[in-house]
Amino acid sequence: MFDLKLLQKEPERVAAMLEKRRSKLDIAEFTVLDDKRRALLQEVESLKSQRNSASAEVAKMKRAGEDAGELLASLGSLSERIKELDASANDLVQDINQWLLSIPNMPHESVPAGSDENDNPVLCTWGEKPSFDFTPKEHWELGTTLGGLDFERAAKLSGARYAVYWGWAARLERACASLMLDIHTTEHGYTEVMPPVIVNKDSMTGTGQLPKFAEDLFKLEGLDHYLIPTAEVPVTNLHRDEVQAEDDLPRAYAAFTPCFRSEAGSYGKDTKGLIRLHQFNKVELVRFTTPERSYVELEILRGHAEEILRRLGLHYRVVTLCTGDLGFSAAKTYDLEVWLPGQDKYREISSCSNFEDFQARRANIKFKPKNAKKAVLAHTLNGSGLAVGRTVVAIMENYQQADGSLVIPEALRPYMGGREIITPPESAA
RNA sequence: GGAGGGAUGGCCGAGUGGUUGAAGGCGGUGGUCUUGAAAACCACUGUGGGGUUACUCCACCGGGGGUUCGAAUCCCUCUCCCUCCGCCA
Repeated sequence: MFDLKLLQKEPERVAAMLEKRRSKLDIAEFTVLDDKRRALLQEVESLKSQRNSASAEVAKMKRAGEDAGELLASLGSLSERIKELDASANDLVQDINQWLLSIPNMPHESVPAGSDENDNPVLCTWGEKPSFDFTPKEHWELGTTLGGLDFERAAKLSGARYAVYWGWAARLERACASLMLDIHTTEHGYTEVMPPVIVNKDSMTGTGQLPKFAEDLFKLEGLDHYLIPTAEVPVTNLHRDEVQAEDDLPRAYAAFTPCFRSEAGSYGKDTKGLIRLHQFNKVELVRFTTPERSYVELEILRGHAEEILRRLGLHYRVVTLCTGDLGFSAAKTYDLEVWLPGQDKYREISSCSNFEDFQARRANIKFKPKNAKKAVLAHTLNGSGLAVGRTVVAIMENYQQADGSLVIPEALRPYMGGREIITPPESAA
């Protein structure tokens, strides 16, 4: 949720930001609504004040055994009037709330200006592109040939944009998730959490998916429940409507869950393979922190995600999302892009964001600073650590051999029963 | 699925329709006492919003509606939790 105070105090700054984000919201319209709301509020509150003191008078007279009939008679119409004004004030507040819910977060000052993903500057790279003395295959071809990926049967079961994993591929997905969770929980200090993957509307609103992005979600028929598009939703909402002690921050949670996305509007994009599915697995890292520390925490979080790629020996680069590419709720985002030789391009495998107090304001996530009287909004961050399906893609494309076999990265071998190589033909079906 | 019982501040827990924003306790903060600490005692201690912003007003007792001059308290409805029965991975 956008900060109402900031909007009232610095509408020009907000308007400039919206411009940069190519949003069509009209700040002038908001100002009119807000002024109206305040005028109405003052009127109705002064009427209520009158009513309250008159009611107190009635109570006093009754206790004294006096007849309050005359006073009572005069109060009926006052209450009627209050009821009417209250109703219209409520409508206005609703309107203004809808307004605030549809304003994207303010980018951090360090976020580069730009209009789309082509303007995202590369911050750094790690490793090198592997060299091949043959033309590397794309993962769907390799995976299908090796008997691990089955898109035809997935289409039969569910339709386009689903995958069936067989045998070694299923285990590889599981191995990746285990490696990630083990590193994050034992080395990076995260607490593992396994949340529901079906959540209610309040949770979706808390992290910013609703009300604006309903079409991206799978909604359960006849219910106000949704399949999560990322574990960010249930995990961030764990502390919704809670006040935490400062000593309990930062909190760090790691969750491995399936994620569900309708992918509305992505027709024709990445139609092959595991890159863009309606259902995929992800290890998500979520951190709750204080405003002072949140940008330090963002770097820490990014480091945790990067560490997985390093352990797997996968070449990647880090880009900073520019203002035009930044997500709705984020103040700053780094994308980790892994090198995919089969596709000859870098692909996003993790997105690490600081939301500052944007989600915290929506979800009412607070903490009480030491020696402070009042609780204040916490800052929330999250990042993929990593997208598991895409990690499998990266391993397949980077570790393929000329003979069509696949070498298992060393870090994963303990999770693969010691297996070092996958060779064709090996079909479970 | 059937039958009952609940939901009150950071937590626990009182609350006959009329100075109840809400007793009491715990926790927290400050203070007295102490060489220090503990104990004891004293004081303070919810959130959001409006204004003429060292003050004052309004709202909030799970959510939403209603009755009333006045609702934590009465009525309706929804959600969630608990107990018992049935079913079940």
